[in-house]
Amino acid sequence: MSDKKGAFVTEITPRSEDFSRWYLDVVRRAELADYSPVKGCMVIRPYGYAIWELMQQALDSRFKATGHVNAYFPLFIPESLLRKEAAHVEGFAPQVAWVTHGGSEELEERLVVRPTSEAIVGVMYAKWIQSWRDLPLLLNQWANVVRWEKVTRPFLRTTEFLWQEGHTAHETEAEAEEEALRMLGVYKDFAERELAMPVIEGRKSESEKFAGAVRTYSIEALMGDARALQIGTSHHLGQNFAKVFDITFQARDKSVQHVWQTSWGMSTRLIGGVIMMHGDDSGLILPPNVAPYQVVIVPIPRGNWQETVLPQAEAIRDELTAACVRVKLDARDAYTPGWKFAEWELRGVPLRLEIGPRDIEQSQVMLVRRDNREKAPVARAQLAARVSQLLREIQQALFDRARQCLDERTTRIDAYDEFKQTMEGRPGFVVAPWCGQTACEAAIKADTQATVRSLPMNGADVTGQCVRCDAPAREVAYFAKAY
RNA sequence: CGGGAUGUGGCGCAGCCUGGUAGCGCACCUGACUGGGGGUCAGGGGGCCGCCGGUUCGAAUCCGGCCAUCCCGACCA
Repeated sequence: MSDKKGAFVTEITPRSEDFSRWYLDVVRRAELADYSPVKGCMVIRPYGYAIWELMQQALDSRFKATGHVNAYFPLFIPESLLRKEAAHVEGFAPQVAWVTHGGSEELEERLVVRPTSEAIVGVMYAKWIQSWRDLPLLLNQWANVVRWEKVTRPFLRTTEFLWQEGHTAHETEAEAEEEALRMLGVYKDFAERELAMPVIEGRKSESEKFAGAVRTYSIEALMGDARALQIGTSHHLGQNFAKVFDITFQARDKSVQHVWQTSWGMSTRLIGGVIMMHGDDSGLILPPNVAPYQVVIVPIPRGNWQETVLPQAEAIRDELTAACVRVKLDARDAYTPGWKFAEWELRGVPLRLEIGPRDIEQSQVMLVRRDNREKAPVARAQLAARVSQLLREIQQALFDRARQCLDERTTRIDAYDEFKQTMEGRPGFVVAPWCGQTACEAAIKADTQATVRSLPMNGADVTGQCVRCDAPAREVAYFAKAY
């Protein structure tokens, strides 16, 4: 690998050359995940799982702060329960895994491995809820689910994946609606602040709605290849599940009513989103807030460096750790500094700290940013403060860069010819007036592969006609080609 | 699930057409010299050639089936 490919040599397919291959190369070469012997199922490796744990912590604290508590429901759901809600079963039955035998004995009733937990939650909520005083019931669970997908990709779509699913029950429709929107807001805040991922929030069209929901809201992000990725959903379930699972309560006015419910989820797909949103030709770029290592220390070995440089590097590691920075000291003697630079860039560490004899002489270290590769000396005395500051700056810079990219790739179009022409390339989001009819959406998809990703809630007043048909426009829609 | 492609040490590939001792680069191990952008030299280890079956004296190579992965479509967090 000593041939000249420019200053930054890489063993992965350049992102600019083949986005899909680049993505798969990064996932494996950065040791985020690996294929398993089971079709469509990946192993999340320690480095990838550490990212997930950081995401979990950031989400979980937000759930707790909004009054939710965690619980755990069973993996198996009896077939009859899944079948209770008609739209729900229709949506999920084609992609569930069935358990037909226990040991060698055939089961009297087949079980499904949960594709989502509304059904089992519904049964339990019916037992637990009696009175308006039991409401609202605000639960979340961290779990795995299984959906028998036909086409899979690591993190973005796998047969089994990890997620959180919130399930809440409320006295009134208004409260359920408020909850669904509140959690959408939590997701948006999490994505933007922790993942440096600007998102479009809005309602889903009828055809993209969750099976069994009254309304589905989502946040959508634009990836590095200008395709949209749904990274979180929040559903207002109305009384659909309450009616089939008989979840009732006695209200303040003594009447017996069905509860109003919501559910909402984010999954390990987020990791795929972070990869595709921020990465570059050299590999992964992790936002500091979800980086397992925020700083990697590379000691520059010279002479008896283990006695001279290494103790300094260890002291810096301890100092930064004490300042609540996640630090990795790469003291391996078998690799050269240049090799380590490339390696940790590939793995997306936001900040690199170099320390060698020259630095020690001058009581300084070198800091190099992953996002823009700026390199600057920092006095030892200011180190901890400067590192914290730089990590914040990198987090913000990644968001700003992504925001700018999103803005540049969001186009307003009113004429269908122009719409079709634009969609032939990689336009990102195309914002257009839309009649709201499912048939029209299907026609647009057939013509352009683009679908309605999001219908902003408080969009401007719409006038004129649908971008495709003669019907009057009902709303402004965000169209995109999606993952 | 349809169309296409690919499976050979950890990774990337050659060998297959024309059957006869399994190769290359990188990575890995040991040692020495090195070290501020993927070091050099010397020595070394590792492969049921995706799986099952068939043809053959003999199969990585020919034939059939299956599985997995990738790309393009139809379905989805």
